[in-house]
Amino acid sequence: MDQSGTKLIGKEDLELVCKAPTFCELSKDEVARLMSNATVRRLPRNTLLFSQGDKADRFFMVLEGKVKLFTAMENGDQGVVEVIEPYHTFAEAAMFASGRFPVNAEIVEASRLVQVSNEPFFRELQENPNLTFKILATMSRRHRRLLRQISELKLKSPGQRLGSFLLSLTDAEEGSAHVKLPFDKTLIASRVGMKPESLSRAMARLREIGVICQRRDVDIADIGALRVFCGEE
Amino acid sequence: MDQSGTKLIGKEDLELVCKAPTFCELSKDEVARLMSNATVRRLPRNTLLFSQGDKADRFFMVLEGKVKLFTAMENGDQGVVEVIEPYHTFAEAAMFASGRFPVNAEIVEASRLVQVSNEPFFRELQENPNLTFKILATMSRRHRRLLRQISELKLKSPGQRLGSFLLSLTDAEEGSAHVKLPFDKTLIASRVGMKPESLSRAMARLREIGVICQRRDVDIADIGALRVFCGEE
DNA sequence: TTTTGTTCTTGATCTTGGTCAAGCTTTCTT
DNA sequence: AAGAAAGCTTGACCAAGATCAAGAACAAAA
Repeated sequence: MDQSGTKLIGKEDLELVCKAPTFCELSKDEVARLMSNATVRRLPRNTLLFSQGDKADRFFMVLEGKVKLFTAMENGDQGVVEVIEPYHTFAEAAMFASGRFPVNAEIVEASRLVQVSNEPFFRELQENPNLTFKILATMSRRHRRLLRQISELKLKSPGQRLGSFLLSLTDAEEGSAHVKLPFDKTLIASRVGMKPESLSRAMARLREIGVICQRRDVDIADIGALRVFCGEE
Repeated sequence: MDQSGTKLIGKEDLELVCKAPTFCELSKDEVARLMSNATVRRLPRNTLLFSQGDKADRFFMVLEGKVKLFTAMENGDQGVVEVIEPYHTFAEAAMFASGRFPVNAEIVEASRLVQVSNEPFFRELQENPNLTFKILATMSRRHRRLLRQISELKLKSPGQRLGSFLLSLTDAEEGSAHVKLPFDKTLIASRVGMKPESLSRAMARLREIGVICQRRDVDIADIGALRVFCGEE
């Protein structure tokens, strides 16, 4: 694996790590110990960070950029399971069972990642119930997201899933809203489980209920109407 | 919640618990402590064990029978996420994040369940890194299963998913095989993400590649052929 | 056995997502 | 600015799942 652009984590980045949901509530000392030999890597777009089956002897946290986790078929089709955004950790779970990554990871947007090795991590875990509970909580939240995704895949149409995805981008509960698509349409298509062509058509169909998409800008005229369309509430 | 048929866990059942993947490697003492106020409940088919959103202050292990975890829509449609079989624990993850169950649980086949409350569990977790690692490993394995399920839902057709499901029922790697469906077709349909009618048709289509299903017995003439059909290898 | 109810299959029709192919836009190179 | 490449949309066609409705096979109960 390419090591250029890799250096030990600095003070400023350590501060950032402390604020991540997985590590907040830990003392600065504890985080520092955990991160004693952690490195920060700058990686350009399209870099393959790891492959399914690789030895999982480390985990990551995104400082800047975006990383997609996906599985692939021989024919090149990809199923994107998750897109990790800044301040979130990923691949912690892999270290506990088989010790192999269950998915591939690729940089979607030029990123800075913190890479933490397993030894200091396990060491700290042994004697710090506080950290343990944070990790359990983080895994549990991710677990919940995956469950939600499975039930959407089984119970909703691709069109409805696209709608739900759009809804997840805004905090607004009713009325109108404007959202910006967080990544390109090909990636969104894979994320909600369809082909790019189908995404186009689904988007066109949404226009009838007041969802207008131009480029990466989406206007939702009536959130309630979209909710109904998606089978929510 | 109905408490009839509930009693403290007995010696024989404690032995069974010790053999479960989540708890093996723990000493008998540790398990006994963990299970100090655990109860065993006998529940008939169709019982709703808990609902999505209920307070998650306990978790379960199946001794006998089967439990399905599912989400439901207003119209009654169900998406079965997992079917838990004997010697497996479930709902541990829910206790760590929101403290609410993220899915519903219903008894599919008359069951005996061990129910463990959270307090002795958390207490033991605080001071027993061994147990902690077992729990992390269990959650990690489940995590992996969910990831696999998501990628199948996104990358394979319902027909291929049915094939993969059948393949998962046998250890055989090649040649022919005979498997018994573990639960009724309606449940299988929901598990692989389709309607019962579609399952019938998908099953009929599989006949062309040597998969014959009568009642709950399935004969697979050529595992390799089925694998190819499913897009595996 | 007969009855009742559930589970499973089949048929007809409709919708919609996949596929292949072409055209269009935007962005990046040079 | 020109050209190339990538991203996005459209159209035509096909395959297959959903739906509605009816019927067959099986199991449980009387």
